[in-house]
Amino acid sequence: MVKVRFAPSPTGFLHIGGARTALFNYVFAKHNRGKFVLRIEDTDKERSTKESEEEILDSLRWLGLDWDEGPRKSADDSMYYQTNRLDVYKKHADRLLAEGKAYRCFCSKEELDLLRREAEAQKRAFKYDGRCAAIPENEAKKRLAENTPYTVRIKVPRDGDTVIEDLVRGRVKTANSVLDDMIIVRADGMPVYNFVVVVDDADMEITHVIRGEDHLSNTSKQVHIYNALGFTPPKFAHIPLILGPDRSKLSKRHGETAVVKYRESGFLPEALVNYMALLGWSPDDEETVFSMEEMTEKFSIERVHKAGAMFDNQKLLWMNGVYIREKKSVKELAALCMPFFEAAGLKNPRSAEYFEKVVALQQEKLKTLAEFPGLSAYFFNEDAPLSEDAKKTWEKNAENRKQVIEVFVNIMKTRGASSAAQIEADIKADMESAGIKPKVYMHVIRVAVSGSTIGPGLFELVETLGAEICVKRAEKLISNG
RNA sequence: GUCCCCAUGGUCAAGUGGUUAUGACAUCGCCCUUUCAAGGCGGUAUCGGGGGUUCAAUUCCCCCUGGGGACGCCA
Repeated sequence: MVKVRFAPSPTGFLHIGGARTALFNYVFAKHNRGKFVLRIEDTDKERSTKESEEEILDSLRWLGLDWDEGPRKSADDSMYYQTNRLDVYKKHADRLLAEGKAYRCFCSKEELDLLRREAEAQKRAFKYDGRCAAIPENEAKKRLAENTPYTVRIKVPRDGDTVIEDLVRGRVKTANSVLDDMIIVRADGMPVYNFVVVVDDADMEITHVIRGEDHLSNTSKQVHIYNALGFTPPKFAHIPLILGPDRSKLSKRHGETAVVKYRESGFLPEALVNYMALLGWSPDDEETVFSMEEMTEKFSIERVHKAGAMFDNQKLLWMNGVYIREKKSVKELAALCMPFFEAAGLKNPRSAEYFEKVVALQQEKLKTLAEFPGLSAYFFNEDAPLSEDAKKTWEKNAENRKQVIEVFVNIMKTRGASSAAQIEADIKADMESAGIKPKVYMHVIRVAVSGSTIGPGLFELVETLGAEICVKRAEKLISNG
């Protein structure tokens, strides 16, 4: 059975790159009726936090990337945290040591830094020379007895090539001569990523490792760990990176890349998922708007693109608008808008139905949920002060505005604002007899009742606001000159 | 610097040994229209360069160039 995993380290937020990797893993697993495992790689004690773990889990849930195995999925989920498996890693490390496939390295950080700087000065690639492998056994024992700190390094063959058959990239060959004996256990006894990832993937029987291309050069190193441990490597698929506007790997310096930030900015998870799907993958038809279920059906690694993809906010914005417009339930959309409405400090003095009516009126205009309060404030506030554009419109119609308002107010007072159709009929009739053109009165009324030049259809706008508030705003405006 | 990966419009992608090189976003124009959107129609715009292979290369091979990634007791 296909089994894949997403293995974030809880040292920060779930960012777009990680989310996209999780998405590809998820749909690959679902497509193959396999399992999607979540594993927390917390071997970096310094930077791992519980808060960031919670946030990662939240982000994944929000995106709809629920995991089959992992944290919160069973009574005992300790095996999905690497810090709970230290004894397992130690056992394997000791075994490698005993078998002579690894050795203790007594070089201090300082010494290594020095070597690294020397290499840099000579413009060569730093490569650990394996000097500690040559330490005689009794000498090593002596240092051990003296409690000299040491790391454990794995022996990597000096000759030959390491070949990876990558599902996305094909055959990737690396000369072993460029590899060095890497550290698998730190001086404090904590194993390092390259080691634990191999042990865990093997233990969990992961069949396919789908991860970012930034791991490609690590992979040949990991292959040697698999070999030393006697494990069969899984299949690898290195997916292209997501790039910032400068075409370098998307990171914090490109601005907000955390999934939660997109949520807070009013994006819908289905829009974000759909957009991310298109970054490095395409369906075999020309569809661009599709659900996760459709993606699951169609997904295959063969159709993963090789080149990195720049993250295009404009397209995401467009896609988000598509999903907002597709919402069939106004109630649902209203509930989604509400947090943004409240965050903007607005209050709804009327009924829930009124709120929903406004949402329905704005639905087609929204690119993000966060735009809702800005576009809709005049529906909820007592006053509707004129925007700059509205002032211009008001001034431009200085000649006719007084008359327009009189006619309009008269209609409101005598016949009310019961329905958009009725309002339209009344206004058209009366304005025509007053000899005022639609282009004139439409704009003047809109500005007077909403303070804005943009908004829903005028008659729906008036109907929704109601006669009372329209009259109040119009009279106040005209009395102010 | 060394190693690895990559290269189709501004962006994301499709594509084939012979095509008017396709779609989406963006952009421009027109239409619709009471505003803004949405929608409709149309336009501009792409195979990085050089060598091969071939009757024929955007497609296959090599080189160059360009971009990216990795070179941690981070993951």
